[in-house]
Amino acid sequence: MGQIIKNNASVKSIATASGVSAATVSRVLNADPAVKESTRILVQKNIKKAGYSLNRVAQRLRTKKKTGRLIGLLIPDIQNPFYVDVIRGIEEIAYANGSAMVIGNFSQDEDKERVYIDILRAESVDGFIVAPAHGRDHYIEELAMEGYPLVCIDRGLTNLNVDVVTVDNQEGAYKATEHLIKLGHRKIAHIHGDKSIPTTNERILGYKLALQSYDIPVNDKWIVGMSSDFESGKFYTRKLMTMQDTPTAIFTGNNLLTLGLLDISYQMKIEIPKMLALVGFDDMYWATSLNPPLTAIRQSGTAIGRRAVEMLYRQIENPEREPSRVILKTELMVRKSCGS
Amino acid sequence: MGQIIKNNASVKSIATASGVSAATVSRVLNADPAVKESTRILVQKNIKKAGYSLNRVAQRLRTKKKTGRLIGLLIPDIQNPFYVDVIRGIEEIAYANGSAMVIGNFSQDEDKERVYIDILRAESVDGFIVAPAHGRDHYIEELAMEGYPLVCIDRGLTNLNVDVVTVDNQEGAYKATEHLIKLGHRKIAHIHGDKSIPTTNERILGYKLALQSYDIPVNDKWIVGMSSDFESGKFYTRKLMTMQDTPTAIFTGNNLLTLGLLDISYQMKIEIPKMLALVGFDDMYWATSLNPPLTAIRQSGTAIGRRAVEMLYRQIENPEREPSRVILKTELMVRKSCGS
DNA sequence: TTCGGATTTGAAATCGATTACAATTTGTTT
DNA sequence: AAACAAATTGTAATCGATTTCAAATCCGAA
Repeated sequence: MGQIIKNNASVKSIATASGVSAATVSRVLNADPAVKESTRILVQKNIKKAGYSLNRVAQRLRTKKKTGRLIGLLIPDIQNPFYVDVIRGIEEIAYANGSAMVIGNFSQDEDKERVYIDILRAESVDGFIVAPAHGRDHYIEELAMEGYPLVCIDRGLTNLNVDVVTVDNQEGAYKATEHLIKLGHRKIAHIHGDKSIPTTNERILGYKLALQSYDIPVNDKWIVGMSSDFESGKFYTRKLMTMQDTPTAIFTGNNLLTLGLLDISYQMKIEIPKMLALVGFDDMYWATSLNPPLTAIRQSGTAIGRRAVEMLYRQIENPEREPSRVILKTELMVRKSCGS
Repeated sequence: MGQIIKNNASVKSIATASGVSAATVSRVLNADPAVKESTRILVQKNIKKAGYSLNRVAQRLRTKKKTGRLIGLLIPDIQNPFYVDVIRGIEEIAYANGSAMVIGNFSQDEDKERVYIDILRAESVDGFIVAPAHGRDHYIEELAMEGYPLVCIDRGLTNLNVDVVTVDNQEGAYKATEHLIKLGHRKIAHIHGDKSIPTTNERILGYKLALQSYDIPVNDKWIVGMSSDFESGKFYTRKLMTMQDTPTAIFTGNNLLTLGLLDISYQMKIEIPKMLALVGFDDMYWATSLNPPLTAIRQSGTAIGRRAVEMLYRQIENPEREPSRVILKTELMVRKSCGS
């Protein structure tokens, strides 16, 4: 107990056990075709026998070119179910390729984001998947300009052409709003998130466009919001529902805002959808567990995540490729919270 | 564009720039008191000037003793909000100490768990925080016996004395059941999770004990469950509520089961709490957004996570310490889903 | 049998830090 | 001023893999 029984197998030990040089063992490990069949088999046998497993740290130190075995993730808020889905999607593909991921959760705090970038860099991650704090994030721009493999998710960079995976936020917001309009609502409010986040503005735009398309005047009093969290959802719901002129429907800008709304609506005894119709941006796998089941704009976090890693791998393999922008579609999940 | 502008500062370059040896620079980096004040200042100036930042990969390769800078996490299910809270708690303390974390989400799949252990090992993480797939997880036992720093969360190991942070599951389940009993229920069912997970059995036991304390016969027909997920919650809720003799209250064994129940209860038009009282194990920060707000046994994932990292650090500092077992209390959050 | 090219293999440097040990400098004491 | 201890610093090996370049081996053709 307590003593260290280290597995001491190394390239060198395998080499001597096999009567070859370390170089040859390394070649076998990397499936170099220049190795003679018979020695390859011999070495592989010894690798198995010794229970050897490669030391990724040594490998990463030595190897210049990125291998994609360690992926750095920069996530604005791990408590947000959407990002959990993203992480899940990334993990799925990463695992299938033998990659591990280091996660930095920066809580939409730019300083923390920087610290994490420095840390992940110091860990020599092979590439980054980032949801930038905002569109002109200088630290992340630097990363990209250095040629560090990088894929942005959810949000892009304003000044730089990088690989991006997002969703058509504007269209999603449009569909949400349009759905409410078609149900007969004209007094539709929008609770939006942090305006420094690009998606927020795209969603606001989609909301406005929908109203305009149907000749409904945009009422600025009904466009409210500050930050993208639960508390903000509560605060602005209360604010909206205590106005003299209350809306009959609300489109919430993300899942946390939606949940905040739900909390307050219960407290205020506002029945949904009878007294207030609701469509939220972001779906959750348990959205049907809400009462009534939530009508929502679904953006598949897992799909975004999967796509992002794939792009990262491609970028690592071929650094010269032009950056591309993948825009996934959203889907309106009609359930009960809007009176369907 | 595309070219690699690497920041080439290294211990050696700082050394030559400062006119000292690499050893001295390393000493400054590690705050070795043996360095003369004046040279320390000089070196630090050059470090700043060159924008140098330490390469953790090289450091980890060279250094025998664990530094705690890279923590490996093995999580059974990242989609489960409870584990997200745990991760958040870990991250909070880890970040404050400049540590990064590598996450392996093994989906309660033992093979996947093994693969991740191998990967994290190959990455030479300084320690593990693990929620073992089950109590006699051989691979994790090995880790512990090798003296690898390790803290178990949520679940311990049956055969081995290791650092553990859990919650008093039995007591929690007891409180949940007792609450329902005190509200007048006698027909109380329990939907439990995967029985290979120790916590599941502790919670079943607590449930039974509560019934027995109040002289209510335990009805095995009302103790149902298979796995710990959403679908299982749906399946067994339907099963319970279509029996000839349906329960008037259900205690669900975890949050996913609770959400599954909620989904089906809406579908079956079972009003909560009027027709069915509900208390769930696991609270969520958005439990008040459910309609009605969920009465739940709260176990603080963040507290567990925080405590776990702290124990890991302690273990790394002092490997000889006897393992200890921390059992946190649960709290009954009385809200509306049980008729309060 | 010998030569030239293709196949295989090995020696040694390298990635960037740490550290044991030795060497040097400094300061104190007689 | 000599002698010795304490305070600083440097040299060189090391962690475990990869990679360049050269050396050794093999093969068929002349």
